[in-house]
Formats: sequence, C-alpha cells, structure tokens
Amino acid sequence: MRLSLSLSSSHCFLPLSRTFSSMASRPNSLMWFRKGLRIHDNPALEYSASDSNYLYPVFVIDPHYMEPDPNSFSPGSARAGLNRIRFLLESLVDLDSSLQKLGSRLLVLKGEPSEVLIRCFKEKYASEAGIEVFSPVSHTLFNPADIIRKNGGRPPLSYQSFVKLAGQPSWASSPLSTMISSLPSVGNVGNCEISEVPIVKELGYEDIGQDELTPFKGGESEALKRLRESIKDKEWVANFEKPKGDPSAFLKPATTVLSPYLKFGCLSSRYFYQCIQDVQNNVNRHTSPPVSLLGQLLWRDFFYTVAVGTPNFDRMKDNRICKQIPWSNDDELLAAWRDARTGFPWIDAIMVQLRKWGWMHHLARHCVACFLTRGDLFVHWEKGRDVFERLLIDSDWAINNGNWLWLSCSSFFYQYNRIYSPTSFGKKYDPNGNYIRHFLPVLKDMPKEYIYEPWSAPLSIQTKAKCIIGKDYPKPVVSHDTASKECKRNLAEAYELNRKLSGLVSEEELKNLRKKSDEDQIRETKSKRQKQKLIG
DNA sequence: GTCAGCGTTGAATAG
DNA sequence: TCTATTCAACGCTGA
Repeated sequence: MRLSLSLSSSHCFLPLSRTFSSMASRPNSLMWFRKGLRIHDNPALEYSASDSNYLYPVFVIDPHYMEPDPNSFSPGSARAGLNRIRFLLESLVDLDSSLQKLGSRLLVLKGEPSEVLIRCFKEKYASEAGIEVFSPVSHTLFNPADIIRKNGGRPPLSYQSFVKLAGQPSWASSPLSTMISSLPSVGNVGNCEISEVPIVKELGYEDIGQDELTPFKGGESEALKRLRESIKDKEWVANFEKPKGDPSAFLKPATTVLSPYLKFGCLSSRYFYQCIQDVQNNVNRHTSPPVSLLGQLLWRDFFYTVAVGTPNFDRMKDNRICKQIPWSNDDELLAAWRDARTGFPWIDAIMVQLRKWGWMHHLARHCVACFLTRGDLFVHWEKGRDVFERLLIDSDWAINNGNWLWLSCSSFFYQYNRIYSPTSFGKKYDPNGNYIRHFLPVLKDMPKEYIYEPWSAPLSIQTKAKCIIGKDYPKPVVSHDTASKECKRNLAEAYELNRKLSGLVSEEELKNLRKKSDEDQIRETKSKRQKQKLIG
C-alpha cells in the first residue's frame, strides 16, 4: 500500500493530500480544502481529480476556530465572529453543491485537523507512510518564498520594491486551468464521522436577528457573480483609484467587496487578476498600482510576503520591523471603541458597521484604527487587531496585521503627524451624515450641522432630535484636539528612543532633538496664549 | 557619509 | 466645487 503526502512550499494554506494504493493502478486521492473553497482555478483539485480511482473531498471544522478568544475581556466573544462563521458555512454549502453537480460531495469532519486526517488515513490504510502531498501555491499571485529569495532572503519592506521584484506573474497570459467536467466518485468512508455542513447553532453560536447579519453571502457562486458585476463596468475598473473611494457609501460600496471571497479562496486571486488585465487591455487609459484595482491585489501579495518573512509579525515584541511604542493599557477606552460608544459618531458608526456587516470600506478602517492607536486613544494596535480579526468577514492574518502595523505608525508608514480627524474626515464625503444616521439610528434626527459633533448641539436641539448627549448617546471619551497632540508627542518620544536604541543617533544629536521638541512646545504654548488673548 | 526625493488615501486654508 | 499650497517633518532609498 502506498500513500503519498507533500506539503506546501509556501505559507499559503491550500494543501491537498493524495493517497495512492500501490496495488491498484489508479490512486485514491484526498482533497483537503482549507482555503481555496472553489472549483475554478484550483490546481490541487484538478490534480487530485486526474486519474484517481476515488476522490475524497474533505473540509475539517476546527473547534479551535470557535473557541473563546483568550485576548478578549468580553464574555462570549469567539475567535471568529458569527458573521464570518456564517460566511464560511455558506461557502461550504456552495462548494458541496458544486461538487455534487460534478458527481462528488463534500465530506465534513470535525476536530483538530491533523488528528482527524491521520485518523481518517489510518481508517483506510495501515500506515501513514508513502503519502504524496501536492500543495501548489494558488492562494496568492506569487509565491512569497520566491520574492523573498529574489530579495536576498528578506522580504521587501516597501510596496514599490515589492512590485519591482515581483514583476509580471508567470501565468499572466496563459490559461489557468482546464475546466473540470466531472469528478471521481467518493469511495467508502468507513468509520470516519462524516457530517453535512453544519448550521451556526450546531457550532455553539446564537442565531441573532436578521438586521445584525452581514448582507454579503459566502460561496464561490456568489463570488463569481459579484466579480462579473464589478468588471461589467469597464470604465469603472479602468479608472479605479482606491484613495478616491467614498468610505461612507454603504448602499453601493465604493469597492468590489471581493475581499472576503479572496480570504476564503471562493475567488481565485489569479483569475481576478486576469479579468482585470483583460479589461485594461481593452481600454485606452487605466490607472496603475498602487491605486488601481490590480494594485489592490498586489497589496494583498505584498502583505503576505512580508508576513511570511518576518518572525513575530503579529506582535510588537521581538518583531524587527515594528517600532517599539509604549502604548497605554486602557481597557475602558478600548471597550468604548470596540462597543461603538466613543461619542464620535463617525467612529462609532464604523464600529457598528463592523459588528453588523463584518465589512467596512478601507478608509473607514483607517479612521477607526488611527483613532484607537496613534490618533487619539493611544491603545495598543494588537488590541484593535484582535477585534478586527474576530469581527471582519474578510479577516486575513497577514493583511490585518500588516494594516494595523501601518496605521499605528509601527511599520511601513511613519508620518504620525498625519492624523485622520474623527469629525471632518467623514464630513468631506457625507456632509448630511446619512452613514451615521443609518448605523446609529439614535442620531437619525440630529441636524446635519451637529451630526458629526453632537455634543456641541444646544440642549434645545438635542431635545428636539430626541437624543440627549450623555444620556441617549455618549459624550466624547476624549477631546480630539488635546488627545491627538498628546499622541504626536508620545510618538515623537518613542521614535527618538527607537533611534537611540538602534544606535543611529549620538547622545549629542539626541540632546539637540530634545531641544527642538522643547522649542516646538514653547511655540505651541505661545500661539495658544495668543489665541486666548484674541478671544478674550 | 550626505541629502534630496519619495511614500496608496491628512488637515486647514487660499484662490 | 475643485485644486494647489502650506503646515511640519517621519523613515527609507539611492545617487
């Protein structure tokens, strides 16, 4: 009897194990779906289907995924929130249905994946020896290991250097994979405990009201439908510029909302890439990375590459690319942010959208991440990262951590003086406050003059709007003006210390820097007093 | 070693 | 309403 196993050469999770019987001329294969919950452009599935006697398509539900989050102080919070679990289960139902159309089905197992699979192997075979594992890179555009090798063993730390190193993907203009028209049947599953795709309640989640649920449905079918809708408008694709998108658009989001489908592999990033390329080839002018739609896919690969090549990427300690910053440990401020009661409607509305939809526009994520960390509350980015990781339906380890490092000025981006205003940033896009009214209905009757700063509304207006600040909606937890200045000072100090520690600055220079910072403070005080004088 | 130029997406202000 | 400038000034890269 011959079983063979091979493992992924990259960090990407799309392993497939293929099992052979030495006596039979045709092998039996086991297709382990982890990510890559799709039929299209799935080299692992294609390989396991080719010339196999029986094919066992398996998904293992890992209870670890459902466990309470040890980092959270909120009771009942799990590692994965309800919305993402639902999205996953919907994706599995869709995958099962597609497999059935091809003459197969999805076998759902429960338990710790490695244990379950080994038990499953032993059930069918006497030993684990001789298993071939085929695990091609197909979750990302590039193999992160290739990029790291090209860069001399370390991942590139800027987007531009990544793009330069990456170049055109080898498969850019070749067909991705042959269409699968049928699959080998599922053989005898023996005593393995196979179940149907469970419903959320079976996994210990409370089913809640419909209005708490994400409007985005999981699965490959939905992904391909959404992709077709997105690329139908060729001008829109060609002129896509991420920073110009409207973060307050929620009836029709300013982006494709394909991220959750890419996260679970319901959509192949390579197929998406080719579709965009196809549109670009048929128009006169189009935008370019980093802002273009294609550029967004490259960002995803960029963060995967840095994440693979950076030990302790998901924390501040012992992370060589992360600035050491003495973040505060204020659980009350963290809770106010997490539970959408900071008193800043723009911030709170975004946090409500996160909880209800599991998705917000990229710039909205910037606003709340900046607010929690370097902008206002000075809370550790790891705490915010945990909340996002649990609640986002598109939560992806590499991308989520990468963006929190970015937004907190801990890595990649260092201009800590550029702070998103929790009031005026949203106002630019949505002066009437429709986004706030939708996600924070308590403020729905607040006049637009006050909706971004309701604490400044006269009591008579608050009464008329049936929203008393401090009673119906919280007062702001901090004064943005003071808090952001304090944050800037803290960041300047921390950076200075980082420079000193890395030995790039002499004691002499450090003294001068301190003097300069003192001068700044003196100048600031002077101008403040002058202003007071003018007012007086 | 030095320094200009650059970096996906700031805010406030002037025109 | 849109664009350009100013503000203040970070780290990294490459000439």
